[in-house]
Amino acid sequence: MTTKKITNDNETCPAQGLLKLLSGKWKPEIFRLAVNGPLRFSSLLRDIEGSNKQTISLALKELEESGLLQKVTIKQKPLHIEYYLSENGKALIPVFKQLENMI
Amino acid sequence: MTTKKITNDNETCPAQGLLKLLSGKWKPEIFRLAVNGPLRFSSLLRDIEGSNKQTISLALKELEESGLLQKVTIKQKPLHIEYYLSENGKALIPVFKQLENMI
DNA sequence: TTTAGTGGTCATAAAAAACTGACTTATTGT
DNA sequence: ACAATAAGTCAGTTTTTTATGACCACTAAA
Repeated sequence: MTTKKITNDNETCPAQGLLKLLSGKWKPEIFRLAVNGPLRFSSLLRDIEGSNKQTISLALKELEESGLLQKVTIKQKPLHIEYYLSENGKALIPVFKQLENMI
Repeated sequence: MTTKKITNDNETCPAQGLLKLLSGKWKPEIFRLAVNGPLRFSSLLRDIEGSNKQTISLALKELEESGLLQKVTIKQKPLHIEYYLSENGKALIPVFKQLENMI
């Protein structure tokens, strides 16, 4: 009767991983904004009061790495980079909506 | 054309509040375990490897304060305290399940 | 009255996350 | 060649979370 111990590594809680992707000071906010259209670094920085370059930059990178956002570089006049919701990201929208409706 | 700024206080992202309730090292795990039945402090401490009194204690308190868990004191032999999912907590189960199925 | 079990708290230390300001790279326009 | 704009990075500091170990309260049995 060896009860399997719960650890941080074996990740017994399947929701934990996904929750982790959205944990971080501005990630839920960034995700929500991304639902309404592509995002740009400088706009986020402007619109989210109290945010800072470092944190927004890291959040965008992590959201991209986790596959929720997609980064698109547009070689234009002063160089544009846009972040779109990926397919995986879009799949999360209904869950997100459900969370919103819970309050 | 005064664009409303997004701040931490005005909480423009409705999902953020709820996500916050489940953010913290062992909260998703504790919630998941609570779905399967009442929890006890010492059992959690035993079963969750790498956890510690302080963190479990705080997590339970915060989950209770946020209304997801309900604390029940049973004045028995060596004193028992159980944590049950509250009605609000139960309402969260489907969202949680959806999160689990996304992986 | 000492001991054991359960359920914690408290002060402090260590680790992780977020903030700050200076600096960097890339591109186009002058 | 130089300035302007966008999108960052980097080193260092502050703040927030977690972890550790000592200690406390309650109950009941020996």
